[in-house]
Amino acid sequence: MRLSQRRIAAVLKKHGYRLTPQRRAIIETVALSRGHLTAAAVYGKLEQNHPGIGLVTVYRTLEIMANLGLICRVHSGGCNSYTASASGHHHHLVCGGCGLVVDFSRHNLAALEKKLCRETGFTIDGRLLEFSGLCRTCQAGGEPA
Amino acid sequence: MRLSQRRIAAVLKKHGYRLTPQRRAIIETVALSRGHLTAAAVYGKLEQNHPGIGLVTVYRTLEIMANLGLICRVHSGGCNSYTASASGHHHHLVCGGCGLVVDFSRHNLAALEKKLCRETGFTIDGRLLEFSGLCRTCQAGGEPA
DNA sequence: CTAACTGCAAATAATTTGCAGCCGT
DNA sequence: ACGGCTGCAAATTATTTGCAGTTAG
Repeated sequence: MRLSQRRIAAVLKKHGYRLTPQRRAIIETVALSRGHLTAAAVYGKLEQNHPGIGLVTVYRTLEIMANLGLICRVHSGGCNSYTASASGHHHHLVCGGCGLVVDFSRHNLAALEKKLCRETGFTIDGRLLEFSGLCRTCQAGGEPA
Repeated sequence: MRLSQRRIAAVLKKHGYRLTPQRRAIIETVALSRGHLTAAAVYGKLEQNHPGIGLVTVYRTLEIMANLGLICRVHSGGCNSYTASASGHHHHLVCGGCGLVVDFSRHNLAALEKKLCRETGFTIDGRLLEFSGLCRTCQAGGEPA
């Protein structure tokens, strides 16, 4: 099992959140899934064993769990903000202050990628690497653009 | 200049797309921006110098340019699919076939990160690394889940 | 010329918010 | 008990599609 429901429940309680049947069900669904799920997907799965739970509750619970670091957002597909780039560049440093994007595609990840393929048996055809933080200007207290 | 408008125009033409005034304006906006922009943001900027261009046209043009590799999608913030994870894990291998997510957070990127900080002056507080491809099962022709 | 492109309006999809009642602790 | 939680409905936001008129090549 990837991440025990028990542990998730414990962390929620520790942070003062209540353990409701709805949350238990959502936790169960997410914890038992090996893939990634949208809120709608979780909602869909719940209808089988735990009908009656609102989609809104799913949104709210996932949000909480993500904030607590119990689950992670997955970004493959469907994110829609753009930056100018020379072709083939896919690695960015994004400034959370002004939105400045610095490309560092020249640093390659071939070695890591190869290792992963060997270890997992995946074939890799897409990579997405972004670090976020603050550029020099914003560190100095500059107004976000 | 990051990516010349001239080159973007050339690539579009090469692929059989027409160069309309609207597209020129959108290209100009994106090429001259140092940060990342949503379709709405591009639309907003256009209103200053090129009013009358529809938001829909912006969406369509950005889509085309992204497909041609002239611009890249940026994912920081606002992407909403989740996967179960132990806390602190942020690196995934995502299967495009079945959605299987494999964590590889134990491979650290500290060296790359440090190098980037030194070279760019950024402070880094968030990292997002995902490779996508096909897991073993899906390579073998298994039905996507 | 004519197929591609554009803008509008409307349709969809995704997410958030207001609120009255419920329920875990 | 009471403050957080839930579900509904509605509001908002984001994105896509249908279509008739326009235009680049």
